[in-house]
Parts: sequence; C-alpha cells; structure tokens
Amino acid sequence: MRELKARPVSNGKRAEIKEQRVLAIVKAARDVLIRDGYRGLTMRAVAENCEISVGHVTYHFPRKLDLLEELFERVFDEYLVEFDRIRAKARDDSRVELEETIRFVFSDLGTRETTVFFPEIWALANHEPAAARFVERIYVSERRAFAEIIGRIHPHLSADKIKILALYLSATVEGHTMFVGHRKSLARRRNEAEDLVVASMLDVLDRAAAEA
Amino acid sequence: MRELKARPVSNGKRAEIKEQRVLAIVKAARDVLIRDGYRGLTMRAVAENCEISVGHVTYHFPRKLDLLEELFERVFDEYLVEFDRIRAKARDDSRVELEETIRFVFSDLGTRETTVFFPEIWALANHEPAAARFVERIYVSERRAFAEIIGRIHPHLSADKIKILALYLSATVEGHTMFVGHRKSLARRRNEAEDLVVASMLDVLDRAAAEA
DNA sequence: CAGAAACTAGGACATCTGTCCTAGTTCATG
DNA sequence: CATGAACTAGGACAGATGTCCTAGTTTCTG
Repeated sequence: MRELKARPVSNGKRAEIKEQRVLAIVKAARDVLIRDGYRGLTMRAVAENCEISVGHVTYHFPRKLDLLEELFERVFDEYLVEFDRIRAKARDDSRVELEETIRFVFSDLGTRETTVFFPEIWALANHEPAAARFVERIYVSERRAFAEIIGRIHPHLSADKIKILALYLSATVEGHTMFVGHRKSLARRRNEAEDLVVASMLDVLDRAAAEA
Repeated sequence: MRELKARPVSNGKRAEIKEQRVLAIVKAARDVLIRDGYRGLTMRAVAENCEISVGHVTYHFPRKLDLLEELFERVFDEYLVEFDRIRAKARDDSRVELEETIRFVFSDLGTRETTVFFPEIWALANHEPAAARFVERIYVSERRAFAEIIGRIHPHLSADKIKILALYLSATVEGHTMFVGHRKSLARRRNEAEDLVVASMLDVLDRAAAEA
C-alpha cells in the first residue's frame, strides 16, 4: 500500500496548513484502521494517533463517516496513480508487462498495510455504502488496467471476453491476500504462488485466444 | 453456507434443552453477524434476535468471545462435513470430481450468508486470534480436499507441488467472493466466472503435470 | 415428592462512543 | 496593524456496550 500524499492546494498558506492537518488525520485514521481494525477506529483513537484533541478531529470531520470517505478517497487516488502508471507503460512485450503487473500487485498484497486494509474494507463494504463504492471504484480501475494489457496481448479477443478474463485475474490475485499476505500462514510461499499465477494466467489467456 | 445443526447429546433431557438453547443463541449470533457485521454483533442484538434476555445470553456465554468461539466451532463443523463428503466422493472421473467441487464452492459463495460472513471473518482474523485460528483451520481443510482430488488427477505430482496448486485453486475461488458474491456488482457473471475457473484449473493442472 | 441444580429475567455498573458546544488562540489578509 | 475567519482544546452529553449480580422459577433426579 502506497503512502498517502498531500494534495496540491493553491488558495494560500491557510489552505496549505489545513491540508497538512487533514492529511495527518487521514493518515492516523488509516494507521488505526490497520492496527486495530474498523472496530478500533474511533474518533478518540484517531485524535491520539496524531496528538490532537477529539474536538479538533470533529472540527475537520464533523461525522466519522466524513473521515472515512476522505480516507477512501485518498487511498483510491494513490491506487489510481499506480493503475494509470501501469496502463501508460505499454512495453514492447505485453506478456512481460502482464507479468510485471501481477508481480506488483503481489508485492503490494504482501505489505502489512494492504493485507490488513483490504479485508477490512471488503467486510465493511457489506454494511457501509461508502465502503462499497470505494471497493467498486478501485476494482473497476484494477480490472481496466488488467483488461488493457490483456487486449494488447490478444487484440482479437472480444471486449466482453477480455472483461471476464480481467475479473478472473483480479479475483485470483486478490484472493491470495488471505493466504500469502503479510504474516499469513503461507506467506513464505508467496513467491511460488506469484510464479504460478503469472504462468497460469498467460496460459489461460492463450487458451481463450485459441478458442476464439 | 450450511445451516447450523444441533449437536448430539446423551446426558439426558437437561443437556438436550441446553443444546437447543445454545444452538438458538449461536444461530442468532450468526444471523446478526451477517445482517449487521461484527460491528453490530452485540450481546443485546443476539438476545433480541432469539427473544431472550441479555442476562440469559451471558449465562450461557459469560464472555462475548466465548460465543464467538462457539460460533466458529459450529460453522467449522458444518464445512468439515462438506469437505469430508467431497473427499469421500472418489468418482470414476477425478476431473469431473474437481469440476463439481469448484461448482459447489461457487454456489456456496453466491449465498448471502457466505458472501457476507467470510469477508467479515477474514477481517476479524487480523485482530482476533480466535478468528485467525478459525480461518486457518477451515482453509487447511479446504486445501486438503482440493489436494486429494488433484492428487487423483495427477498421481505423479509431488505432494509439495500439489499443495501449491491447491492453494492456487483455493485463493482463486475464494477471491471471487468479493466480485461475484451475493448482490455484488458482477454477480450476474458468476456462472461465466465459474466456468472459466473450472476450465482454467484443469489446464493449470495439466501444465504442472507436463512440466514435472 | 422434595431438593438441588439449572435456567431465566431484569437491572446495575463502569466504560466507551459519536457528537456537540463553548471559550480561547493564532495568524493570513486587507 | 487591526480583525475576523480559521484553528484548537477540553469538557459535556446521551446512548450503547460488555459484564456482573441478585432474585425468582423451572424441572430433572434421587
């Protein structure tokens, strides 16, 4: 999981200070969520984590949901940057590109932050519309990035077929989080699993192309 | 997700009544967890859901954690029955057996209960050792069931290779939960995804066997 | 059928939670 | 440099939560 960054501001120094403060609060919220789960994500825990008062947190985020949505927005932005980077990087060899993309997602999923953050959000998505929207947006972006690479590998595949293949890849990679993620029981076999996913996916694509 | 069943008791009528009551409480806990998430799983919500008093719930389960562990135990038992059934069912054609097994897991993951319950537990596993143990046990069982079928399809594959293939299958299938689970945005493509997983998995196995 | 063990309800309690409010402080800006 | 908008702290509040306790009731068992 990428580090949260400050957003560009252009309304003077005041706005800049505010952005710093908001960023610190959002970072603290993310840290608490990862450390203690959504259960432990309280306004007080956030306040303590960035050494300000509770009143100060509620000044910037009157509702807890406001803070949560801001957190989602910023995490989404960071992943979007990454997915756009992936999409922009059209290599000579699209197969290598796919391989590198899969390896990137695997290395991300091996971090403590991602291993904890995403299952938390998947669960939250079942009860919190804001979380559901976040999950939807981030995986639409991921699948789009995957789909473009698949399309370059096998240009004659239908858009629809590419979509289902991108879903397969996304589900396969994300599904490894619970098993080979940070400190998970099969974490030591993460690289093997990664290799298997890379090799299998290329085969699955070739098979789909051969059928079409 | 299977329905929770009463456990056999043989200590007389008292024990039987107790089992009925405990079962009702555990069922209520499961229902609340699925309806409102772990966040909403309170002793009071459980009590209301089976129309008894809070004191009555805490009589049977002094700590909330006790109730949670009992819930895990019983859900695990139900899945274990299913996995054992799968293992016992050695068909003529092991490929068909694998296909049916994958289709079983997919149909389970399409239920509302499983779609909500498992992400909740994956998240909880990061912060609650009891949940982590539950997740570990249930997926060890799942992988064992998968591994046995794979071993029958390609008997000359090494036990280690089979393990990583079973992990791949488990991660791939479970990973679909967030995307094609009950009411998820791609739920209408669940069958297509299922077909793709079945076909791909057989190819992946053949490829692994050819390499060895 | 008597007695004890198990059951059940309802409330009490301290703690925690989101939210709100008031009162001071800071500092960019006109 | 004055000034007001933005910032900050701390506390207050009602409601919720896990846990505990006491006092009755039921019903199996000897």
